[in-house]
Amino acid sequence: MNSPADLERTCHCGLIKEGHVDQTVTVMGWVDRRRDLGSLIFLDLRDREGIVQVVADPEHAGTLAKAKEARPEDVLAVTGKVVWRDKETVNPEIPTGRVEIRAERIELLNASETPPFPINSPASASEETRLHYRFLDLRRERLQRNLQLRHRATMAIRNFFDKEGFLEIETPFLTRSTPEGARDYLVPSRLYPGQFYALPQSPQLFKQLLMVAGFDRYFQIVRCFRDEDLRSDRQPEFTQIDLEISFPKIETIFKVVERLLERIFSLVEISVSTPFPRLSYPEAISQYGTDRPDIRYDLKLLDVSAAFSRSSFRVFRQIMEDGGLIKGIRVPGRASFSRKQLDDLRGFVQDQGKGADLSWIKVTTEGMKSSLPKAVGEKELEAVRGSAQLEENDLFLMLGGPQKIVHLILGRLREHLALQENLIPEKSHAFLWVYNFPLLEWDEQEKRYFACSHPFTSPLDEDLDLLESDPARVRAKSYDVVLNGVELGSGSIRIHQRELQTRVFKVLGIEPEEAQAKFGFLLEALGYGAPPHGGIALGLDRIIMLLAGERSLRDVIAFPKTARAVDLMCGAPSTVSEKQLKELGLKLEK
RNA sequence: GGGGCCGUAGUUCAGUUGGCUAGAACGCCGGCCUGUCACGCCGGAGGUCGCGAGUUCGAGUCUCGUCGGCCCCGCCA
Repeated sequence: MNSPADLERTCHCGLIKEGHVDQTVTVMGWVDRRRDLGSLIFLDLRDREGIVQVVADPEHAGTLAKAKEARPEDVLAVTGKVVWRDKETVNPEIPTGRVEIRAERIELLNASETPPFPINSPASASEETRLHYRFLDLRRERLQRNLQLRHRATMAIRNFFDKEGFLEIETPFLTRSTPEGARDYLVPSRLYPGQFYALPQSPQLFKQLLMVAGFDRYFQIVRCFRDEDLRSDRQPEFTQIDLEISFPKIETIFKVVERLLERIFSLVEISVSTPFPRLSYPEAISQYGTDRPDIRYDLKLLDVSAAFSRSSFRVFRQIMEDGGLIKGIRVPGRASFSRKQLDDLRGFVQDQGKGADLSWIKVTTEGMKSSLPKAVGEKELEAVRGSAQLEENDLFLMLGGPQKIVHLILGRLREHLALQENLIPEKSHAFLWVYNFPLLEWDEQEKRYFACSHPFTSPLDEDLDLLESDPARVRAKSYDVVLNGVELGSGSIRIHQRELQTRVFKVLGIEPEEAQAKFGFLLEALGYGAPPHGGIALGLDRIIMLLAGERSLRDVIAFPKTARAVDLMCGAPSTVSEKQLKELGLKLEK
């Protein structure tokens, strides 16, 4: 059933316009629907641009019989004249609805099996079925739209960077495994049995070396690989918009990224106001309990420790003696919450583990009520009311404990409340920068410091003196760009001096010999006139997901993997032959 | 690694306290129909109840295991 040689497509189905009226056209596409009225058959023919109605009637010999045979998802070629529809039969639902094609010839190019789920309806099949028949799911309008949007976005991105003087330069996928960071995907080497390439978690070091090489401004739309457990917003391979700039001020990078995001979001008619607000890491944590706050709504975390400094409530007093604090969230107008609602919130907090317990205060017309023990007097409640600026009908939800836990859990409670109480304004887009993350974090299990970002992040100049004496207090020249509580990208000014890089390695417990073995090429490069440089990497899939209004990365990636990293369509991963293993010098256990 | 939800015609689902010869809608197949557009009307086919054990006179339903999908925690420099 090859395409008849004399037929050539002259127009996409979805692009047939009033201007085609009286012209003879040939369209090729999939049967979306057949409406068989006996001696008159309507076929909706679909391609990526949309749908056009084809009419088969007895006046054109053969078309009726061909149309009768047509089944959903058959591929047809239709030649005919474009004609106006009668006024009464115009379909205002589709862009081509004022015209139709009166078929003179219909050819079946390829028949289709009955599809496992309807292509022409958004009614969903299970994710499992959709992924198994991904080629059919992709044929549906939603994914067609998402991937077309993705194309337009990547085109806009490349255009943007070109105009801004960036060069797109490719970096290797077969590279070397480096310590720290996520688990690597490994590729065994055939020529060097027992040795492995690693797929890049990001092109971090290569782009730094491109700066050393003098390329000055680099970008790449590049695949990255991380062998970690997945989420709806995490795939094992994902795409970054990666960029690096020589001689930058932090402002330089912020401005480029703001302009870029402004450009990308303009594709879906979202206007982005720049510059983005900025929060330092400590501000973000203390006000929102997270390093990627959703600032579309308020519900800030308020410190009311002072109100309990001499409390008769022993639990709170003890918390403060242990160096902890008491913080809470003012929920306006929710003093009306029932016992059940409050218990549910308490349950939510308890479900987070960590042994935290939620207390509440209500400001009602009959005075203050609270879940705190009776021993906590009116005076203390008034003190809370004062420091949290509670108003009548407000509910105040409180948590005491070590700083880290209070912030973590109240941060989650804040998000939970916003969702539950519908406090998130629709169609608002709250971008922000979070900056000055800690450089290092102490790992209690491994008894050593880890880089919060990566080991090439530069410390703040004014904190350099603390690097050896009090590493945990050293802040980094790092920054994240956040949208609606989603981390879109993360970057930093890098270390460009060999001495400092060696010092940081040392603090991380990477001794000079190991540093030389694993990062020798970087240290060497830094010794040959590396320019100051910095950059950022943005998650392209996540950006597209937000642009498209989707909740899962799977809906903006053509061939995604399941939550357990399986490709249900092609069946990856799979076993390989004994011969392949042997060539690689590999032997499987058991 | 841990927790939660789910798995029944092609698809989406229903299936009471264990009694089922397992239903519905859509889809599919056949017939009728010249202005439909979710066309309509008439008829029909279609099931290893994810898989495997167990309890029971009897299991879609209860128990255990297992496989798969989704969500979350840990993890993701």
